[in-house]
Amino acid sequence: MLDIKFIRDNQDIVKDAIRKKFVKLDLDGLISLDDKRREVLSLVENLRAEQKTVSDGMVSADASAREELLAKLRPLKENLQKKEEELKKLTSDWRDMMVQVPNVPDMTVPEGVSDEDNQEIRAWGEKTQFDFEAKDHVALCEAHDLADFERGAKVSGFRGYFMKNEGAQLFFALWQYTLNYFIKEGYTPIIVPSLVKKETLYGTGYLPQGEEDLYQTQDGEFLAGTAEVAMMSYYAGEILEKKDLPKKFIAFSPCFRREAGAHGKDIKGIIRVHEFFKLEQIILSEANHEMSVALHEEITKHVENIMQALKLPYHVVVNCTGDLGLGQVKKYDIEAWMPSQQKYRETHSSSYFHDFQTRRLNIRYRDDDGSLKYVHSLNNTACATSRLPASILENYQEADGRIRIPEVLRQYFSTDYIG
RNA sequence: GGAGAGAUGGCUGAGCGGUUGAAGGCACUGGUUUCGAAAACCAGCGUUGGGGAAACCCAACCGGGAGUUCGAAUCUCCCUCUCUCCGCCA
Repeated sequence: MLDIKFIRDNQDIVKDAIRKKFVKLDLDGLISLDDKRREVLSLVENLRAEQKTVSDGMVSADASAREELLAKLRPLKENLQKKEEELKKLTSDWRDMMVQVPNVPDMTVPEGVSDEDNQEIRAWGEKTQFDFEAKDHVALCEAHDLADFERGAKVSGFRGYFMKNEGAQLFFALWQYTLNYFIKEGYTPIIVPSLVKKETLYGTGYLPQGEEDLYQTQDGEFLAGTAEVAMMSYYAGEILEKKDLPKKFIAFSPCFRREAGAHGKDIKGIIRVHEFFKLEQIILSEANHEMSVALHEEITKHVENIMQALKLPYHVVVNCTGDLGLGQVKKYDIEAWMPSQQKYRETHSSSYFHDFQTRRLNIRYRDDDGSLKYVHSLNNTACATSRLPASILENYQEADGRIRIPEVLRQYFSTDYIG
């Protein structure tokens, strides 16, 4: 959520953001609603002040004076109640609109409509080429009994899967390797809930817009699609110490996604599934744009370090305005090379939000001048199993059908090859 | 699942219908003292919204929501969460 003062003072900038992010929102309507809200608010406050003053006189008044005061108060109260009702409605409508106002994209973000317009900013590694007929990760999983998709569908339904044997080991190896990397970098490891209350999803900006992609329980909780949701809500309503910032977490959780808008896409394998596991980087920092930018580059670099250690060809794209989430200021996607598709596929997503999330979640810190400020937030994937293992399987296959295990992961296996 | 107790400022903890935004303590900030620090003493110290050039003024906030009342931290109802005991259980 943006500050209404900022919105009022920078209507052109916000309108531009609405246009660039393809958000449907009538900003002029919001401004005039805010005008009305302020007007009624001030009316209510004046009425309350009057009531308070008269009411204070009751303490020292005798019986007849009391009657007189009461006669004065009755119509006042009636009027106040009417205005309060009006204010309540206005405030509720105002809030509904406020949560739809998008954050403003950074100047360096290219304008565009969809992921087609994202721009590559750097690429690393040679795109893997084979002098034999290469298999996709689905065929490789089947060939070596690394996953069971048929029984996955039988037990769990469409997009269900079981990971088995070295397939299962590969997941654990990646988690362990990634976790160790981030612990060395000073991140706090943490396992967070996926079953969350809806306030957490409003706070992180996944509601109200993203409801159709979320699973909901019969008790009203939701299953989060990322550890970011629970992790960001961890400090909701709290005031942090500036000396403790930035706070860096490496958070693990199962992730659930309905993939409601993705029918027919990636229908086989583990590229697009309803349930997977993810280690996520989450950072809370002081409210400083330069620091957010520096940390954004840092969380992106961490992923690149890991991709390079795994020797996986990848590139980094800067997402265009149309491919940004409501709260995101700037986002990089890190995409791994998928030989079977002869293209890069998103494996990580690195973004920063300024105080968009923390304003909703009310996470603040006391600055040196004594004032309270909303912290800045950032997050990036650290390791998403299943997409990362799929990429490893494809890139590491050999002519004889075996799959080599990346050097840095061999410490977690008893062999160097699958098959 | 059953029974009970509770939720107050950055923390702790009083208040249980009327100048209470809220005693006391801790923490914090400034000062006195000191070569410096600690201790002691003095003073200050909530957040949010609105108005104002400013001094300052007004309103809201004692887990959340509704109600009673001229007036609610204080009374009533609902919800959430925490704790204790019993039951069940990975």
